[in-house]
Amino acid sequence: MSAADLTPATRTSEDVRVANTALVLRTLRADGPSSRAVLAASTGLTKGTVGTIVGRLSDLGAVHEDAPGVAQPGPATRGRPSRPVTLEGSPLVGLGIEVNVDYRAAVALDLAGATQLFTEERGAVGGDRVDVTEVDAFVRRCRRRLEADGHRLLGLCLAVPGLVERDRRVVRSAPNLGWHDLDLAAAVTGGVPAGTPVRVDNDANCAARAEAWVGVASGAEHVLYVTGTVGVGGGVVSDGDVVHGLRGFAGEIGHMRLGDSDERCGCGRRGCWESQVGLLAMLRRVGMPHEPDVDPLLVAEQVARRAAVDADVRAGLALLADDLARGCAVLANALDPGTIVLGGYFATLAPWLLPTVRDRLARDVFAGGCAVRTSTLGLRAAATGAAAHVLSDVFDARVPLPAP
Amino acid sequence: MSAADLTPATRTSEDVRVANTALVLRTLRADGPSSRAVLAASTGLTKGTVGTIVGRLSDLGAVHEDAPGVAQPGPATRGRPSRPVTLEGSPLVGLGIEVNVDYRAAVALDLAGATQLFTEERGAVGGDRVDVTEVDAFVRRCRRRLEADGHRLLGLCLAVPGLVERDRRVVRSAPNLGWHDLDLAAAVTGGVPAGTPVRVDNDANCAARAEAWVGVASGAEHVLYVTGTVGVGGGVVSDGDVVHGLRGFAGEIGHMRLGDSDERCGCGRRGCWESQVGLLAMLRRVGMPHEPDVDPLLVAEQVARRAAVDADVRAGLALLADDLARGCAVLANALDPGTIVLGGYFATLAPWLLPTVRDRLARDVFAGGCAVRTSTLGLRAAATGAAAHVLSDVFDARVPLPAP
DNA sequence: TGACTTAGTTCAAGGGTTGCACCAAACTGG
DNA sequence: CCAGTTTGGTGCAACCCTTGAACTAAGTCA
Repeated sequence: MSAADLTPATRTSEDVRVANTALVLRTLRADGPSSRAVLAASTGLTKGTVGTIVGRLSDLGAVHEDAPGVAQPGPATRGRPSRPVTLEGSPLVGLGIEVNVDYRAAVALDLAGATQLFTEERGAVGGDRVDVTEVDAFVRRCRRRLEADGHRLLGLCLAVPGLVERDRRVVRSAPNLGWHDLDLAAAVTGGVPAGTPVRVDNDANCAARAEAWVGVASGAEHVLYVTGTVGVGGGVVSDGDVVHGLRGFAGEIGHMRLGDSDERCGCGRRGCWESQVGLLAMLRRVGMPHEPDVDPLLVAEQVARRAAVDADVRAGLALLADDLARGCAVLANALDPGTIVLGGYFATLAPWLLPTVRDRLARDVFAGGCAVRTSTLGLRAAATGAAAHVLSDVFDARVPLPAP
Repeated sequence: MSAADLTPATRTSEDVRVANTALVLRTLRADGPSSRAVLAASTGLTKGTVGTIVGRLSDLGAVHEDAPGVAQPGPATRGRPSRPVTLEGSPLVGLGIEVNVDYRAAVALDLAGATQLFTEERGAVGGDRVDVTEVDAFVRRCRRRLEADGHRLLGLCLAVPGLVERDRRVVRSAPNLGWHDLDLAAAVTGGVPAGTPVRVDNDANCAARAEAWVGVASGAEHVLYVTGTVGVGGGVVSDGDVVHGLRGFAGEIGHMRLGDSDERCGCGRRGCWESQVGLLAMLRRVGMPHEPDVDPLLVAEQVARRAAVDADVRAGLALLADDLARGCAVLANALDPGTIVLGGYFATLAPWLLPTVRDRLARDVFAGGCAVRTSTLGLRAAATGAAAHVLSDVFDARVPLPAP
């Protein structure tokens, strides 16, 4: 029923193969190396089916079998020894690319979750608006590097700071990039092998997915991601999928009006959460000046250094933490995420924020609290999440593996 | 990946049939009566497949064909005339049952969305804790009535005021009913034909689904439902599915701490939204006494009558509306639902609440506002949503149609 | 009446899984 | 050392579902 379906609505027997192959892949990821017999038992498929599926995966290089004759450690087992199959994803990778005003990053994740590529480029391309052909060229460079290393593309996902249509292809509005109603997916499709799925998603949503996939909340099905930069953004992962909302605005938590403050926000409204916990509000609280054009994370590191020696700075951060916790608690009550991941400058200042946030969440969350973690993905969060988007499409059988 | 999967993980060719049959059903529901040829074109299936699927649906009584020879109105068409197929769901119904302390209700919805049964019983059964065998007996009575009328059960869903495990079968905690760790699904399975799917869900979540299925937000994929009784509850529908959260607490919006109020709440915390917009807070604002044991909706009707003639009451409701809107705006920013449905006593007092709520949402929601509707389902909302749960399982191919 | 057009059915072919028979490769016990 | 046992893995006929093309059905138009 989702408008973002990648596969056509009709089902054929090939979809059965795709779904069962994905099931085997999920099982291998969750349980680690397993023999065909164990796979058959834990998936519910017959031995014969597992045999053919593993055979195809092996042809693709997605799995490999341990050499025969290798004695297993542990107690002696009866019967013919098993030959475990291991998820060896490196030949197949999902490529995630973050596009920002003066920053582009690419991450390739293989099926086993390992990073096979990380590259970044700084500097603006194009004037008022980011040049799409430069993005296309970046995609082509990444593809060439991957193919030179023997990798094969499962799919491509682009993370952009803006609003994406429900078809996950068209950027409706990305003011920072100067893009409006731009079919970004079509613009870069030429740079990848024909048939490769190409998707576009919001950068904060991608970062949320990254945390739930390979980050500090790895494996969690329900995650709330809250990131602080100049603005405050977020992403909601529910049942393993990102919540987009009707128009793709879900996660615009920076403009929730929470307290009784009347502080003016950059968006023109008053009392937005962002005007209390955004970068500018933080600097005001700790009594430090705002220098535009300096990376928010560098600014936060300066503040962290000051906090280590200045009690007034720490007091300012404690007040900030209280407002941060207030918003997190509200969202935790509405969504019961189980885990909240703090990213952006919140992660940099975590030592001075976490205690207060945890205390207040334990007190104010109806479900009985909520784990709070700090992101370690840093700048590569969005690109990593975009790559994870590709992988989740494969593991959840929304996209088939390529033919051998 | 969801823990609530109803179907086994392995896929077979039968799943293909189930999925394509569901696709045909969805198309018939969305587009109305259509010929096989039109169905083939709009679903993407071949004519042959549509023929066999429609044949099976016809055997089940789920669809019927118009009598041949009935001339179609409109311009003369060339070629063999089509024989449109109509969704005639009445033989197949989903049964939803709400269980509350001194109230039980049942609703049966057929595939076409028509209500084929509504019945309610008042009065407590059991002492401190609601007697499960009485619930089972109620299920059996409903089943007998349905079968006597020639209906067949597609599935059963029970809505309870409490927390439900992720398996959608076990009630973890329903304090009002006196239930803890009760396998409610198992307790009533004996009352329905063998093989009938049985599920349990939270009542507010069910009500939210009812609004998105047959209520004022019918057809919406993204809905936020907010209901006011003594407490304040809610439900989030995203991409057509209810968001449950990690522990099933999603939607416990009554205990969000929004403003800077320190009002004590019944839950022991301070500043909860419920303590500002719950029934007791409303009565306080309009200067009317709280009489326990009177149905909140009756109380609200009294208030409505007073509001019509008393400006002070209207002023109190205006203040309430402001706080109601504040919470709705926060949630709309986080989830971008597109539509908010107000239920419970909020619906009763809608004439005095809606203008303020709409104004404030238009101002405070980043996505550019949010439609606000008032529920018309009243007491039968939860049971209707439970029945809709069964139907959505069929239309989304999570549950197969029975064999003829 | 006959050509044309559109609706619907029939049927061989192909892809996928199942379940069972069968082969393979170890250990156990005498 | 060799048969017996146990467990891992493959091969194959049967079954289910969709596809696509050929074919039948039932109207309109000239």
